[in-house]
Amino acid sequence: LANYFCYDWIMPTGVPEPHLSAWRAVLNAHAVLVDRIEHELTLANLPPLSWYDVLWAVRRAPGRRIRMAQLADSLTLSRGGLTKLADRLEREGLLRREPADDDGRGFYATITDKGVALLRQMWAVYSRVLRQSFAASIDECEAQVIASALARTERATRAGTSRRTPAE
Amino acid sequence: LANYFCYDWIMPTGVPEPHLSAWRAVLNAHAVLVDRIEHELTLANLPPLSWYDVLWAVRRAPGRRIRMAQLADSLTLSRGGLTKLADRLEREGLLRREPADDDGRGFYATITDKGVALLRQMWAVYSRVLRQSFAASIDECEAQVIASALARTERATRAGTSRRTPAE
DNA sequence: TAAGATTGACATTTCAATCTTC
DNA sequence: GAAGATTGAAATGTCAATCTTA
Repeated sequence: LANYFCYDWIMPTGVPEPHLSAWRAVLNAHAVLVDRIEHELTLANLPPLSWYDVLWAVRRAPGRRIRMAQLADSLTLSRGGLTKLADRLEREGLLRREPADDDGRGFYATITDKGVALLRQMWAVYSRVLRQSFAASIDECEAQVIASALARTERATRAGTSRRTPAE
Repeated sequence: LANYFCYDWIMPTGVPEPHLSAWRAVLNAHAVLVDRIEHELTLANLPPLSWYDVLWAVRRAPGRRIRMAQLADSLTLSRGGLTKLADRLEREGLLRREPADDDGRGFYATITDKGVALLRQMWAVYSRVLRQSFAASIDECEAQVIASALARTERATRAGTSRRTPAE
């Protein structure tokens, strides 16, 4: 259960206290919930979240297919890591890789019926945790604030990934 | 960049839409920010966040020392995993392990001066990302809502880890 | 017997090198 | 030469087994 605690009281850095508390809460809630979901999946004899992430990303892609490189970018995973994860999923008959018709170098990942069925089973467990732990402890107004504020942070962080602060 | 997307529109599960959006935002913001922090640490020739987490947990503990088991529990790490991580930190002179005076089985992890110095260097980089990406895109009111709501979720999830829903 | 900590076997991920196609 | 994908080596984490002490 992660504690990436910050410590402004040791070395002040100009990050306001409410933001430090908020970041700490994001880290802790994320760690606790992900642990809990993984735990419940294990109890139900289902694969880990990483499999869910891949299957879901393929399922929701237009045409239910997506290029390997794009898939890796949409997950927290390196190219090589995705190749091996896809190997395992393909071995289980959950995923297929098909050569791209328009680009001889590339491959499309597609999901099988068995993959879709597994996705439903996993989502049944996953969503139960969200209902009992997340939705049960947060009201709708708070949920809307969290959604809009953190989505803004995500965009700001992505946008700033390549640039540097001018005066530095 | 993680996308643990949910998909209520495929299989409704009673999780309200605002909460699904909020959870999605938590996952994405967490993934993007952690990636960004790790990236900046690498650019600065500093160790990964996992080292920061350990050093910080020891630094903030009363007496600047903490038992190995308690330390592992406070992080997202197994016992064995912590032992090996501590081996690396000790090898670099950042951490020490001392036999517990009150319990012959246990060990206290303590942080060295070199460890404290590294912690400051890492926090300088870490906090810069928080300032530029997190604090810059969220106002104080939102930060307070995020902090209180997600802390409530954390407590609810921890409390519910061992119990089951009665009617199930 | 149970708890704290470590170890070894194993699974997973990253990184750099490679191969193929654009 | 650059991009998409795979591969092997090395790093890191988990799990079960072990050892020591309570």
